[in-house]
Amino acid sequence: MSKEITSREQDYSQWYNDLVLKGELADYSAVRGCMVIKPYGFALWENMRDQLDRMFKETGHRNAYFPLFVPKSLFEAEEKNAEGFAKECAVVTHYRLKTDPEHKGKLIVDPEARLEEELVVRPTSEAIIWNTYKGWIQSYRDLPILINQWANVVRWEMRTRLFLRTAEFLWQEGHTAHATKEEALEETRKMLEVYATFAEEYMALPVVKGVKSANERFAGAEDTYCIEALMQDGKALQAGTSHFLGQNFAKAFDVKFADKENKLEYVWATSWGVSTRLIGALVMAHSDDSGLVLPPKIAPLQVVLVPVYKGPESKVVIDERAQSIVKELKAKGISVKFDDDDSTRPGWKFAQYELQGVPVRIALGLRDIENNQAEVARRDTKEKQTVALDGLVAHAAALLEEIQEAMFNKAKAFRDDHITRVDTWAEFEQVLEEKGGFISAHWDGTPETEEEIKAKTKATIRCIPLNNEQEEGKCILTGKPSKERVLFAKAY
RNA sequence: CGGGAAGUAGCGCAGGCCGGUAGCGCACCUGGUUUGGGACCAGGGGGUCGCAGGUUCGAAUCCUGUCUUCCCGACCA
Repeated sequence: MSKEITSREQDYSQWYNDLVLKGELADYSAVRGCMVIKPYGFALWENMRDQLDRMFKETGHRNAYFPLFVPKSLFEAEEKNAEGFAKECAVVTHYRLKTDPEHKGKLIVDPEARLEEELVVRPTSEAIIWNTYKGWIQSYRDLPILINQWANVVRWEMRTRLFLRTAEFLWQEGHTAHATKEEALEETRKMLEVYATFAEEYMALPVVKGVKSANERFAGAEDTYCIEALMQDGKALQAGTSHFLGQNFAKAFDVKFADKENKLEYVWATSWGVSTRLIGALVMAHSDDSGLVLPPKIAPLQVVLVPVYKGPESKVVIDERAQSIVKELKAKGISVKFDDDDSTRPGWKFAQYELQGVPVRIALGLRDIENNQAEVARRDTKEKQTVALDGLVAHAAALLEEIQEAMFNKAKAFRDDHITRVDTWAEFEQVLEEKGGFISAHWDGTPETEEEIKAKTKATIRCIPLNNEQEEGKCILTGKPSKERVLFAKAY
């Protein structure tokens, strides 16, 4: 069959591509670096999005929408931010096409329709949003502003990979404005917590919360907080970021407010985001050589019910029993599909739903009904067991919870096992080469040393963990004094 | 953007060097038999050979350009 999946051992990159394509999450498109998210993949994103959206609303945020285009003059206002993104911006220069006088039926850009000011397709929306906030903020009574938007952004990447790095991607970006530094810092950390909770409780993805080094900081931020996850190949993946922007954007866009003493102050800002990249993280953290393994809380389909027919008269009996099981499962809020398609046989369906990572599969045949039972298989461990029909729905519900927890525990055990404390350079190189994962090591705190380590090994500082243990030590590379360990890794 | 590879039916590939009516497996359609881990028999449909030029009586095949994808690097979330 053409649904064979390359094993992780054979070719990890190809394994990942196979899962995304054959698991029907996404497809390539006619546009360089851009992908089509297919219905199954989009359903996964919708589940993630809906949960995050609830969490944003619970923490007081509201959704809004800002334009896709940013006038170049606005884009360049915050210098560091503009510089940071300049190399990967798509730019609109014209507003009209016309028929090509030389080639009938072809279109050309109308040279007379050049825009007076070029429009940058947003790689992120700070510029257009802070230009807008300027008009919304006069006094401390207007603060805080807590806004999120669900949008697409474009970053013209040299090399793209499905979900992990595409030229266009979907994300959410929160942009908040505050009267005090403390409040903005609190917001930055609060949203990091939201991300960490979401990753761990819903995606079953253990993360390290931390702060970025200067080299890895968001362009235009004072501090970038992040959650870092570990993939099965030992590479780290930044799963979400929350930025404390200080007054940088307020100064760039001249956004001031009158405080209670009627003194004019610049506004304090944060921004935070996660993207469809999380889907890539999900795939690489949990899946196996048979296909996707999805956590029940965000799986598009939690349970699939596969009938095993034997002759046409059995269909009536099995379907009736199956429909009542489906009804009961739905009543419990469990998403379920009864796959009574008679053009494929059970074995084919089993393989297909394994490939697509459906957490629980129930097989129901005449033999089962006679014995008042069903076969229940869990995707994460592939274990099968026979369960009495009377307790089937309760069993399935409990099993979903158990799978969610088991997936997290498994990923966490792997992650914890791949944080290696290292005190010599030789060991550093060896662990990086042979074991991978995070390396906890001392660093002298300078960007130069980080650069040099990156040039030598490709490893970067993923983060300085929050609540990091303070410990005297010597920099792994330079031997200079250090007060704490940081986490190094090769990263996506 | 540099180095390598690829693009022929929905998927996986052969054909290409040496130009002459486009093939195989799976999938698909019809009918039948089936159904507890990717079923079987019979019949059938489907392709401007990525796209655009050029050479030629004739191009999937030769030449030029271009687009898309993969792998490795540089850059980056």
